[in-house]
This record gives sequence, structure tokens and C-alpha cells, in this order.
Amino acid sequence: MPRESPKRDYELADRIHSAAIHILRRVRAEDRTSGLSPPRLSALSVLVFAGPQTISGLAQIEQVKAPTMSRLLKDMEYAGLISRRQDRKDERKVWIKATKKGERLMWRARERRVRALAIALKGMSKEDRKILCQAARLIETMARIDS
Amino acid sequence: MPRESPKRDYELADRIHSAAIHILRRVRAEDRTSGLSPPRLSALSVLVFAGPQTISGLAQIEQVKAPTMSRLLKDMEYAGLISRRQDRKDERKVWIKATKKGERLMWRARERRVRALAIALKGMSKEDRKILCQAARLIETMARIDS
DNA sequence: CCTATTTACTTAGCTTAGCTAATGAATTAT
DNA sequence: ATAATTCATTAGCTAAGCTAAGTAAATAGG
Repeated sequence: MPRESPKRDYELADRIHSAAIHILRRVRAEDRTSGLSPPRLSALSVLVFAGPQTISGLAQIEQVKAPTMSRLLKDMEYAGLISRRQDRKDERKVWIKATKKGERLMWRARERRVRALAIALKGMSKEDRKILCQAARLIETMARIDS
Repeated sequence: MPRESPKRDYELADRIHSAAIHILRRVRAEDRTSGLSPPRLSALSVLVFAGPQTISGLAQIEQVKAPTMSRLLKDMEYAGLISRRQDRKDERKVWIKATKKGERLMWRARERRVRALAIALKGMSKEDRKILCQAARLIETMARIDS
């Protein structure tokens, strides 16, 4: 329990928060070209990269209530991006899966999104990249620990 | 124009993006306790930490159209969080300023928000913190360069 | 075995936040 | 002087969030 220096922790947290906001702002602009809204894109992203989910499971992952997810999925199904299948054992559950079309759309969107960031990284030194890489890993670890 | 390694740039961008999402997810939960919605909190944050802005200026900073900002501010004024003053030279312009009440609310919200992150940093080694600090600085620089 | 409770999803109805289009008023350009 | 532009607002729409209430399936208790 070292508690190195509370004051600097506070400042550092502030800086990280600010940096996160700026990154996502930048990236959001790219998302608009996908034709899908951010909540739909985000839900689709889970389905594509983490596999099929039940509706309430997906709602939880996306930090949204079930009715909200239910409606998003209704529209996405209509658009041919996802498909449903009932659980064999428990007929209340509905498994949601990205369709081929949904997968293609997601990959393209992710490509654009990440490319926008990659462009910004292009001029950076090897050392700077290493720092960013390590920082990203630290944050991912941090995020996984609780919740 | 070195272009170190496009492939790894791509991966790194992906990781940073993911890290940013996780940070903001975590922090958003804190914001709910402020009683202010995220767009309002964010606009207020600009007013408190960057000083008074015109309405269209603030809209631009928040990446929102003028009518959207206009309505947000109407409600925030009603809540006593901001005040308006016409520009002396150009009577079309309206300068928006956070009130004392707005400032207090913002500081408390920021405090909670940042504290949530600071808790996660608490157990980290000096080296890890340094990496995060440098990374945050790099990202801020990166974000300021274009747009 | 039947009833009661819980769980998964949907529907209905509300609020907030985003947008565009159109308006009014002030400024700038021709 | 008039035309074009700029700043803010209003009106009216859509999307996305919520809660409350409803249906159907699964589970628990007596």
C-alpha cells in the first residue's frame, strides 16, 4: 500500500481522462461515414469481435437497458446486419449474431476508424510509439481488473 | 517521412482506441451522480476550464450544431449554472460564462470523475505511472496538431 | 402438480439530444 | 444602399436513452 503521491495521481488521472476524450472525438468523425449510429456500431462491434450474445447480455456489455438494446437490434435486423436464433434449452433467450453483411460493414468501419488514428501516429518516433503501446496495455489491464 | 511500420501503427491505433473507450466507460458512471447530463457537463467543463465562449464557439468545441448548444444553454441558464452577456462590439454575439454555482458543480463532478481513475492508479509502480503520463502528453499533442 | 416468483424479451410512452430549415437581427462587403 | 454573411433562436423531426407494464418461459415451494 505505497500510495506514492495522491496529488500526482489526481493530475495524471485528469490528463488520461482528457486524452481519452480527445481520441474518441477524433475517431467519432470517422464513424459517421459508416451510415450506422455509434450505439449500433458499438453493439455490432461486440457481436463481430466477441461473438454472439443474448439481448440482455449485449445490453449489459453496452451499458444500456434491455429495451434500448431490443429496439436497436430490431432496426439492425431489418437492415440485415444481425440475425436472431432462439436458445434450444431456454426458449426465452434469443441469441444475436452478426450477419456476413454486418461483419463486412463492421470491418470497414473499424478500418477507417483505426486508420484515422494510425495516420496521427505516422510521424512518431519509435520511442513514442513504445510509450503509447505500453500505456494502452496498462489501461487495458486496469480496466479489466474491476467491472 | 519514415513510416516505421504501417502494420504495427494499425495495431497500436486499435489498442489506443480500445483503451480510450474503456476509460470513458468507467468514468461515465461517475458523471451520473452529478445530476447533469454528459453533454451539459462537458459544455460546462469547457466554460469552467477554458473560460467564457460564444455560443457558436462552444458548439464548435463540443462538436455540435449551434441550435443544439443553444438549447442546452437555455436549460443550464434556467438551472443557474451559466450566465450570458452580449458582446459590446458585436451585438449578435453572446458570451457564456459559468456562474459560481456552475463552477462548484463542475469541480465536484470533475473531482469524482478523476478520483475514480485515480483509485485505479493507486497500486501502480512509479514506472507505470511515468509511462501513462508520457502517453497522455503524446496524445494531447497529437490531438492539438490537426483540428 | 399447481401456484408463485423470477427471468428474457417486447411494447408503450416519456425525455433528452442531435439534426436541418427557416427566421430575426446585426455586421460586413459591394 | 443594398446584398450577402454571421450569430443566435425557434420549430419540427429522428434517434436513443429511460421506466413501467405486459407476455411467455423457466424455476422454486408447498
